[in-house]
Amino acid sequence: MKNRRLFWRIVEKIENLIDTGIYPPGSRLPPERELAENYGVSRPTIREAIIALEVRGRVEVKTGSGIYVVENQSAENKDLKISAFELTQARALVEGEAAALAATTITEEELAALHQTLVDMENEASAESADKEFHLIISKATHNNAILVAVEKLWLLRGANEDIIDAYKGVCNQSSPKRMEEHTAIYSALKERDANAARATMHH
Amino acid sequence: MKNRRLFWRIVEKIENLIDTGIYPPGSRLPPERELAENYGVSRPTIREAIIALEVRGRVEVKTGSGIYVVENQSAENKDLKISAFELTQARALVEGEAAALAATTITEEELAALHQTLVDMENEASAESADKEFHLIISKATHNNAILVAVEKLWLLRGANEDIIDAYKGVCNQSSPKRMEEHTAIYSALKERDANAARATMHH
DNA sequence: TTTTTAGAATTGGCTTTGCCAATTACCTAG
DNA sequence: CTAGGTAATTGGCAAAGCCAATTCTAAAAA
Repeated sequence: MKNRRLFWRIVEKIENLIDTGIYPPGSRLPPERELAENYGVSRPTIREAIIALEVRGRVEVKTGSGIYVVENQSAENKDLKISAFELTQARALVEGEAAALAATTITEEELAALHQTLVDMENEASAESADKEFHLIISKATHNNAILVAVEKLWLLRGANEDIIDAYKGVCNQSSPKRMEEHTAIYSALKERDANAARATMHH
Repeated sequence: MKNRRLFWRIVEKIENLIDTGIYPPGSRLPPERELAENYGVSRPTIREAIIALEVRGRVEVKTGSGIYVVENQSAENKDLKISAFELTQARALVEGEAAALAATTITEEELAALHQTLVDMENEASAESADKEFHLIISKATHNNAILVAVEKLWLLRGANEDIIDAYKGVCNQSSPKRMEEHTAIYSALKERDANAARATMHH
């Protein structure tokens, strides 16, 4: 945890102060000379830390003026808000196509692995990870890594927004038996190599 | 383009040398003192540039040993190789669905913007960017940011692998008139709000 | 000859000092 | 009260120097 290089420890401390709101967005940090004195290091070291923060997108340096905390903490998640509905719709479309393709490309081994996740899903504790595994196996079964990447990206998005997490938590835990049924239907369609049925069932 | 701060110009130059393979992955950069002399700047400035590169994940600094070009430019894109075929197939599926959805959600403004890209595409110089713009507008027209993210991810993948870049370069430049025809067909389908036609034409 | 080891050279880590340029604050003149 | 100019503030960059970790080299030991 404690980075060997001095400037990184400074980065850590300052970033912490930003996160805790002691240096709010848009505010100006103390001048380099003052920071140097505060942290008991030299000015070049402070400069290195500031540059690291700048590359990270946390602060912005204005010559002759000061160092400012950047307004936009996480552009990626803030620029485009994604609702639970949007994510569900996107997943239905993309994974629907993935399932349809997988129906023609899936191997026996992958079918067996898929069946295993259905078994795991019965268990309350591992249901969550089994669910993800289920969808990931299907994506892999397309034997198309680009599709796999796209599906994984959508799964990542799920964790990017707390609202989405909450929404999914609510849905998933309630309809456990119904969900099992749906997943089993998808599995059956893949087993039968029925692309259209796979797509349709994946659409929930 | 020319960054005001000195160290950023150094970053740019060194990063370029890494990209062009003059500093191959795993190799050691010249010592700081030598770099300082080569670029006619002081050592602290070189250090700042190296730190910026380090935060960017391009190099790794080993105390007392040297500065090394990091092996894994982006582990994500290296771990799973993606062929041009896979990417094309994935894009056809995902963007096909996006187009189908967009056919029901696209606004007049977006249709107009889409038409503008068709005009831009006539111009040899801006054909490349117009092409990307065309697909991005359609993704946005779904009014589903999750789909937009997925499509953008696939576009990013395109630049991740040199083989794919080459493959696309060859295809795109040759069939310029044919490509225009295809894009126009997609546009017409969207204009007619015909989801099935949009999907079919997007599949090329 | 091969291996070990100790010292020298290399290289990054950090400090100190100093000056310049851009920006900002302040104070005076109108 | 405003305008303009000057001084203080603040970041940008350079030079020189010392320390610590690493690596290289060559001498010493097996």
